[in-house]
Formats: sequence, structure tokens, C-alpha cells
Amino acid sequence: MPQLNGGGGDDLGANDEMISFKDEGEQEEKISENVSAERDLDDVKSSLVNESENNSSSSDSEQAERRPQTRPDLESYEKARDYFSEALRRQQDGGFFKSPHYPGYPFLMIPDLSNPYLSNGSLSPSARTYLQMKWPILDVPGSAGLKDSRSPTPGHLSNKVPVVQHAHHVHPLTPLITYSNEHFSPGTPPSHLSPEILDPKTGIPRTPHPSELSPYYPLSPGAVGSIAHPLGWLMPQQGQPMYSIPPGGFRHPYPALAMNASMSSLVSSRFSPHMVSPPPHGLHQTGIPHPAIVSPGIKQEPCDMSPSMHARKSPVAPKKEEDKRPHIKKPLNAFMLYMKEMRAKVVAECTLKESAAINQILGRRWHSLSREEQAKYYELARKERQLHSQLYPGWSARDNYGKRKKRKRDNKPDSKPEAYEVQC
DNA sequence: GCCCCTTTGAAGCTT
DNA sequence: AAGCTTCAAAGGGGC
Repeated sequence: MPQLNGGGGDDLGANDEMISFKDEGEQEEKISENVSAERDLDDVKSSLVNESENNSSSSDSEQAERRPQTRPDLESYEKARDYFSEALRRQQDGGFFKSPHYPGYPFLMIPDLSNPYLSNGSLSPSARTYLQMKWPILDVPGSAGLKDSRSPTPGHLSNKVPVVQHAHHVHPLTPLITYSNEHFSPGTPPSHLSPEILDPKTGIPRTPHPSELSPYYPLSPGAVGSIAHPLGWLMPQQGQPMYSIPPGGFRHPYPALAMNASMSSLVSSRFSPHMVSPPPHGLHQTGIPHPAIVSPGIKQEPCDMSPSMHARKSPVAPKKEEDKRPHIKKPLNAFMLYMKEMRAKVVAECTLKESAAINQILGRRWHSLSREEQAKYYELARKERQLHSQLYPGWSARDNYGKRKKRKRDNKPDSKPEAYEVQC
């Protein structure tokens, strides 16, 4: 299992994972994704077939032909990571991610020794080139001035194929990263992206004018103190957070967030734990319920807490207080990130609606991804975890244990429900 | 309205 | 250490 080594020893996408991927991919990446998109759900379901039956007609060449289809999505992913990496770079203490050659390429030439696929010593030159080529700055109207002339535009991706278009300039990453508060206006970029622009009044980085940066920044000037996530502005549309800053800042039980200068500018130049008082019931002081705080919707099972959980809490802490704790979601793993990005595409292509079926397809497609493509998601997931750990230093995955009803474990490990042998 | 389904991966827990 | 469990997302379907 890939391990995070905190400050940079993370070897996301461990070899064993990838080996597993490869092995599985050879066997199960046989889905024919060329099935007509007009096929409706009933047809799909009625045509449920054993995967192996169809696999026999599939070939590696077919798979190879199909791979480029993911490029446009990855392009959008890279845009996200571009922002993501910039945000993370600002979190670093000026060392690890210091001084990228160009702000639009925050990870460019940055030695990430933890990543065996992207930039460690074993990284192939081609992979490094790939990084350089695949991380264009936002290619959006109005941001041309920010574009590095050296950077390839998405048009450089020769194997690009048409994909589902995001209507109305919806950021293609909206299905990928959902840190943002959906109430945020998409018109204003986050201040942390252009720290050089200082508010003339306060002297702190101000929110640049929309014309100065990409229109994909959702953080509205009015959303003071409602920064959901340093990357929340990435996802102006869906507004589903992955995790949040607890209401009222970083109060108990996660008070230890180290908000150094870079971090504070990352989160928000206008947001400080000292500036805001805890709004009631997970509401930001703006009155906007923070989308990342999902405690009311999570089924609470206080009796199902692990012993360690109890040990972590004050013995006199009332149960009510525990219940009030904001539910901080787990950071998304690589596959989850991939799913978020690709789900819409699969839905459009297959006209499937049932997530279970879609996820099956996504799972197969995940295995069909190339090593490099997967590595991107592993990298993004690693950054997610890194950022998450910085946002919630005291958070543990076990904190969420028992907050959902225990799911039944299937007692039939070898027999998949045929109803979900879906093909697209 | 809640849970199941389904996927992979990360992390915690148990043996 | 290995294996198991839970939870992340998603949304239709079932009860």
C-alpha cells in the first residue's frame, strides 16, 4: 500500500498497486466502450453479460485506442492539479516547493522524491517531459495573459477526442474537486493565487479582479471567512465539499492547524481563526452552511466508537459536544478523484444512471488507464491527503468510524450480482 | 428518509 | 504482518 511519508516521503501509487493494476488491466479491461451512447438503461441492463464473454473479443489494441479518450479529462485534471499544486506550494515552508520556474507550473522541476511515478529518481525522462507538457496553465478566456508561451495549449494534446462538453464554461474540474462552496460566486479568483496583488487598504493579498485571473474562481468577495478549502474555488459548480474548515475556524477538536503565513494566505488572506467566532450549527459567519460540514446528515452512532476514540476525548466531554463536531470527510483517494472526473462522461456515453453500474465501468476504466495516467490521480490524491492533514492535523480516519450505519458485508465473495454486470 | 449497490484506495482495526 | 472493515462519491432503486 502506498504510504504517505508526510513531508515528502509519500510513495503514492506503490509498485504493488501498479502491478496489480497491470495484471488486472490485462484481464479485465475488455469493456467495449464503443457501445452506442444512445443505448438506454433498459437496454444496457437487458444486455447484461458476463464480462468474460465480451472480453474475448477485446484486444489490447482496442484498449490502446481507447486510452486517449481520457486525455481531455486528464487535461481538466491537470488544470485542477495546477491550482492544487499552487495551493500546496504555498503551504510548503518555502522549501520544498520553492520558486517554481513558472507559477503556472508549480510542480515543474520540483523533485517529489516520494512519487515513484512522477518525479523521483526513477522517473523516466519521458515522464518528466510529460509533466511539463501536461500542465498548462488555465486555458480560459481572459487568462491568456497568464499563459506561458512555452506552455502547450490543450490543443497540443494530439490524441484528444471529443468529450462531454461542460456547458456554459463550467470548469471541467467541477466533477473532480469539490471543495468549494456552491454558494460561492464563480467570478472571483482566490486571493492566494495572486499574492502579489495586495489590497491597497489592508495590505494583504486581495482578491484580484476577475479580469486578472481565470473566471473559474468561485470565491466571491463576499464570502469572507467562508473559505471551505484552499482549493474550494476549483469547484464552483457542484459545491460538494470534500472537507471543510470547521465552522468558526479551527476550533476544537482540530485546533492545532498550523496556520503559518503561507498557509493562511492559502486558506484566505481574510480568514483567520481569530477573526471569526464559531457560527452555530456549522454555518459560516456568512450564514451559508458550509457544504463540507456534514455532521447533521451523518448518522451518528455514538455507541460505536472505538476505544481509541474514547481515549482521545476528554472523559468529561459531553456526548452532545461530540455530536456537534463537524464531520470531516476523508480525503478522496485516487480512484475517487478519477470517478468524480469521469462519471459524467460515462453517464453521457452510456446513458446509465445507476451509480453502481457506472462505478463498475469506472472501475474497469480505471484499470485500463496507463501507468502515467493513474499516477496523476495518485499524485492528486496524495496532495489531497497532504492538504487534508494540514487542514485537520488531529483528524483521523477513525473519527468517521461508526458515523454511518454499518454496511452489510456480502457473503458471496465469488459471485457478483449479475444485475450489476453492466457494460457500456 | 435511509440504506444498498458498486468501484478502488487509504487507513484503522483485528487476529 | 496479514487480513478484514470502514469510509470516502454518486445516485437510482427499494423499502
